[in-house]
Amino acid sequence: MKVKDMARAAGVTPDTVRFYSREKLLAPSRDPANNYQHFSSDDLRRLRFARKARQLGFSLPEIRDILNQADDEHSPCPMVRGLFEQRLAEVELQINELQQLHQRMEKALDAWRDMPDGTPDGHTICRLIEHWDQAEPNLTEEL
Amino acid sequence: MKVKDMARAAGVTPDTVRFYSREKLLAPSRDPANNYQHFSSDDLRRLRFARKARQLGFSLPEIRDILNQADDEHSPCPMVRGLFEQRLAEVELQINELQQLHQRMEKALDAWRDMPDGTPDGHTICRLIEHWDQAEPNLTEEL
DNA sequence: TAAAACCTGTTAGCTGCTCATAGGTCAAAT
DNA sequence: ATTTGACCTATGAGCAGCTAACAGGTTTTA
Repeated sequence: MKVKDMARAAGVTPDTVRFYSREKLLAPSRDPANNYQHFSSDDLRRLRFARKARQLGFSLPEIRDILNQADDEHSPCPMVRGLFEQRLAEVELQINELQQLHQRMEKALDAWRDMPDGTPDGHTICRLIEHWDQAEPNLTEEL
Repeated sequence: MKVKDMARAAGVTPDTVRFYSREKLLAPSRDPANNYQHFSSDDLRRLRFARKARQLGFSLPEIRDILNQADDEHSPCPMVRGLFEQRLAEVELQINELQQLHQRMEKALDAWRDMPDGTPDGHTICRLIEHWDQAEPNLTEEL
């Protein structure tokens, strides 16, 4: 298989395939005549695996580690279980943060509903946003 | 005010202040002698406004547009209301996607609970992830 | 035989900072 | 008066994961 066949078989763009080769997630053989990449069915499995892992939120370095471990004839599964649980916690955290943001946004919309628009007057740019009072997450309190 | 004063007054790092100047969100005057930036209280208001808008999820180009409109003595508020509603929809979409991912991950964990780890055998890298079957979001269906 | 479709490698762009470099300036302490 | 330290400047690289653009070589199709 050449690049474009791989791409179609895995549902990605050829650029992504080439990118993964550059990043050492794929290590295809090369045609000595023209330096074209030749991908085996094993390479395709690796690519499909990588894409599924990406959907689960694994990073490329993580995926590379998993793949390398599998190449060493070790089962990467225990590692995957660990990473997966980490990842699950991250997803939960992210959901919480977004839900808090969502709540704050709805509260702001409520508060804005009967605020007049007003013209910027040197003291205020847009009350809608200036009215938004929220501590900075990281830097503020330690100063 | 010089850079560090601004930074402290707005609860950001000096690098962020300089970055915002480079990005034309702030346009301080310059001391002709040494080219130092001098920030007015108006600049501080702009910076604080920008930070609040960032917390609400506005992008830097959006904030620049809002600020410029306010400088032209137009009320940016109607624009802000529009952008804000767009942004709210995006946040909701993102929450939904994450919740779906979360559900799928929990289901996968369940399914994996009684799967043996196994060693990669040339056909399978890690059944845990290969077992994960999920259509690609964007490209797959059109091919 | 010529055009279309592929391949190669390298580079830059996206977002919003953050950090590092190399050098200039200003305050206070010696 | 000078040296230290804290500040300032501009510029470029780095992060993640692609995507796209470029210039050129090869293979396939008409």
